[in-house]
Amino acid sequence: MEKVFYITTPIYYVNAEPHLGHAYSTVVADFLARWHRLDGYRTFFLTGTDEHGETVYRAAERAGEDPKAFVDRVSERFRRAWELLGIAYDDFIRTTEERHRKVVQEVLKRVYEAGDIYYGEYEGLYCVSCERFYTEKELVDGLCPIHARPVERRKEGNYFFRMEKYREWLIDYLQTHPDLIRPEGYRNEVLSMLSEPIGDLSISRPKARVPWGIPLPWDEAHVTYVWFDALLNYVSALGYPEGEAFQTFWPHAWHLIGKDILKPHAVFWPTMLKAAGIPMYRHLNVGGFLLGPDGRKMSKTLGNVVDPFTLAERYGRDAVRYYLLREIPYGQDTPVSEEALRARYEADLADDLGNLVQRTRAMLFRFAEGRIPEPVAGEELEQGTGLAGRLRPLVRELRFHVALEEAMAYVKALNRYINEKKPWELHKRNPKEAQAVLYRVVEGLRIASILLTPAMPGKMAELRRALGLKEEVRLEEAERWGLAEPVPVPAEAPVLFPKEEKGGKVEKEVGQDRLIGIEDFAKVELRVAEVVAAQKHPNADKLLVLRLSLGSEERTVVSGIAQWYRPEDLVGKRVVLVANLKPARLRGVESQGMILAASEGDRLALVTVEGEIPPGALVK
RNA sequence: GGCGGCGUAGCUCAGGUGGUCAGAGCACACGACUCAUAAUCGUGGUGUCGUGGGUUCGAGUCCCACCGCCGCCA
Repeated sequence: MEKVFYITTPIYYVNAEPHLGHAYSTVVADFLARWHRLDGYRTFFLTGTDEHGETVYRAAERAGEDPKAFVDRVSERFRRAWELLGIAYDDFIRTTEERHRKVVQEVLKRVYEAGDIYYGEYEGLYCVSCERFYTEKELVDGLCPIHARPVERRKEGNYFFRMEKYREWLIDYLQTHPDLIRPEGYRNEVLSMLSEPIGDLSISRPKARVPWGIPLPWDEAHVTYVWFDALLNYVSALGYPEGEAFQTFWPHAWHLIGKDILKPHAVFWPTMLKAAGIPMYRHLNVGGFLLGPDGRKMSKTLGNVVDPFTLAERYGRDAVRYYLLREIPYGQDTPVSEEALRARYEADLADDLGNLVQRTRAMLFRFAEGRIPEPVAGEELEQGTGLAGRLRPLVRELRFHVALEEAMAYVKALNRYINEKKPWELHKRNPKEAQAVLYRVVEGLRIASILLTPAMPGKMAELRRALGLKEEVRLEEAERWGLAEPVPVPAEAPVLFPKEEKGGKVEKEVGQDRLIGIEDFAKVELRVAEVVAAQKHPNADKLLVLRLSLGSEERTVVSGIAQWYRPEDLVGKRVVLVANLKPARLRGVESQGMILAASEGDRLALVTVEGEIPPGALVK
């Protein structure tokens, strides 16, 4: 049986710039696509942009642009974003393309002619941003529950899709296909939605109000509702109905979505497919939200937005990809932060993997004349050939973070193996055996690099190059021992995952302009902290080690105030802490922030707060 | 209000169908080593597995109630 894989991301709505949420689902899709290609699947990876609808139309108006020019511009931003993250999609579809419009109209016609679309009137409260009507009860304080903005009372002639008619069928389908929607929690949610009438779906908008959309084939005065339009991208891109790609790939479709668009994909889309006589997709995979470092939903007003493109610039695209895949259990809401990424980068990539490559190369030059030694059996490292088999099901079950953990555990085993065998000693008594050890390590690295290729395609190719290994690989080559050939190792190879020099980068030149904006000041998080304990620094005369309470947490802070304050006098004082300062090690003790003090000449005084204010309070 | 989910070491998390399941990584401490990106390797945890009951010879693992957080629906 031929192995086939079709993976889709949501097509992203072009009313906003690409952000981390978009990046995450796209990275996951790219990982899955690369994994399956590596494993010999005929693979098709689709992403794109969703460009119709009232929200886009208004956004273009606001930008003073023609809608088409507007969507061209924003869509291009997404393309470039994916380039930055090394996304290798097979097709990028835009709903404003002719190939898509034709399919939407074709499907509409079919469903209309089958009698599943009828004309009706609708009156209700409408939120422009959501592109949907709300009932009175759904409103919060009379405002849209999502956008918290006023709704409008509207009465419209619409065409409706007989969605309710397919409800029983869908329930039955979900029951006979328990793995259709994953993780399971979301399946239950859908079943609960379906336990009550879902009603029919309004699928048109009057053209007079929303000119930006695909006209209904039988009534030019209406355009297609944006969801009905957008969902069809998954088949239009494959050339539905006659396209060879459609025949090949559609039965193997895996959709990747965020939980915010569960209903359209789990209810609208299956019933649409059924009505149009198109077979069901294979899996709907639902991802969670990425939260800010504080565990709260990212938002510009909270200032806790993590930007994937800045991170990619700073740490490299592959590091960002690795971090997202390694750290986030798919389907769960997970906080992300630059700190966590940096920790992964340094511990996993630089210290474990990158350094392993480095020491292996160094030893190849010292103990093996700069060549890959002759192949030998692998001893315990030969177990690495079983990893691909272990990882396959994990990947198919969307447990990427476990799969990557397993692969990295093998990298650790390679480091351990070197330490145990000590080639630098071994080569003195038995050069042949030292080379055998090095061969095994190279083989281990070859295997690990293959397993990690879907997550870090660029870096893993670089790794193989650095060791004189073949750059192009297949997954099955990770299941065989002894494929590395005795060739010279390249004399030069850049450090795979460089770490910043100790002490950080040279400080940027202070500009001529000493004035700062409020946004500069806002970067500093000042909080009231109470000293709960204080003692002399064990290794320094001028330093004190303070234990500070912020109410909900405690911090250790090292402060150079020993000449002015005795530890016992500090306890109970409320001081001002720079709470988001990068931790630093001072004479062996980690300081998690700094406290403020004023000084003049040889005098110094701590900044304290006047009046009763609890520890943790923000100072601004 | 109805229905789902989650709550395991300081932190992040693994733990199909109940019996080495009380674990890993990070962080921290000490030690080893020098091939290596101050890297690597080893050793170190008495955690009420949210709380209280129950089923069982035996329960993070099943059942009930409760607490806390979250989601969907109303």
